[in-house]
Amino acid sequence: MITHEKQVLMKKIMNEFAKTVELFGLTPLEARLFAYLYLTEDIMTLDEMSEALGKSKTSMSTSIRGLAELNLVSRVWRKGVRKDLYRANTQLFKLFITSYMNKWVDATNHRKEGLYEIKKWLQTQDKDAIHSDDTAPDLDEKLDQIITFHKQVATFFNNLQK
Amino acid sequence: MITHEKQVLMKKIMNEFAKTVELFGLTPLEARLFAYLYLTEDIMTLDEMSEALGKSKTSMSTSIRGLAELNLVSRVWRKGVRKDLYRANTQLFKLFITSYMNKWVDATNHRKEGLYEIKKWLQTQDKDAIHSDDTAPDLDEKLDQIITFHKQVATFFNNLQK
DNA sequence: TTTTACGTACAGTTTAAACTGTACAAACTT
DNA sequence: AAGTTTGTACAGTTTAAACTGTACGTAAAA
Repeated sequence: MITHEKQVLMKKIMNEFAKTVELFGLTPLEARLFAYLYLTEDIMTLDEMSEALGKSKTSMSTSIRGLAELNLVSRVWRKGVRKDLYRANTQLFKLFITSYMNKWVDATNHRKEGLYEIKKWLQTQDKDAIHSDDTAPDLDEKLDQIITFHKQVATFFNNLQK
Repeated sequence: MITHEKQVLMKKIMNEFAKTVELFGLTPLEARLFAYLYLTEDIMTLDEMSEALGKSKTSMSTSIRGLAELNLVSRVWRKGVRKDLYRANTQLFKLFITSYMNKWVDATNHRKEGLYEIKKWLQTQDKDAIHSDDTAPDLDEKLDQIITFHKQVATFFNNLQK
């Protein structure tokens, strides 16, 4: 039997925890859902989550998939049960840091590619048109600086995972 | 004299760079503004920025203040000039990492305080009401786990700055 | 003192993110 | 095979973030 006091407490912790989880780039609902699953330690169906958080089932579906994508929850199999079951994974620190670092590395590497594209395109262009004026900064050089920055960021976050 | 080709190139780099800058928690406009200032190396007034980016002066005012807050741009003084002048700071990596880490440390410490409040409140409550049921998880314990998590995150980001 | 120029507060608008509801395909049940 | 149940696609709505425009306080200029 769950007392009223316990529910109040539960809600307090969930809301506070969820705010931190949001910092890792999760939507408000994803964050609250994870916090809820983590706190209750329950293995739940979409319908139960929907009921528990008072949000639509569609939202539960997309949220839980987002969480699973980040490896923050796991799907659980039980014979005879047709519905999808999920539970929160427990090693908070490792999970969040890892998924977050991956996001950063992916994003910055992606941008770096874009910048290399520009650099390549630049080499096909008429140099005179771009370098002819000596007051404005040399964009070629600036581009290199920015690419270097991206490398640093990617490397930085990459190293953190160890 | 700035050629058309150079402007095109400029815009390409700016847009790509700005996307990365956004990752550090800046608004789209803040990001583009910084990228622009960084690329041109200009010292500009609000009106000039507004003109250059084609956005309102109000936006420039709030954006530049945001950037200054994060120490990504600096105000420049020139005798006889009444308007505010700003330029981008140049050591990209250091600047961005530092401001970002600070944000994280602040945010997580703040949440940690909130969680301690809950813990304190918990101790004033009737223990029986909360612990009476032995099937559901012990929230007291869960709370401690989450607080530990927050400490780890704060410590983690704090250590990165060195 | 009056006038002009500048930055920003604040209310309002636009744009993007988050969330919902219906409706449907796939899989299970009978 | 027909009837249920389940998860999700997709279009639509709501909510929040981003940005604009007017209007005003402050400070320099006349």
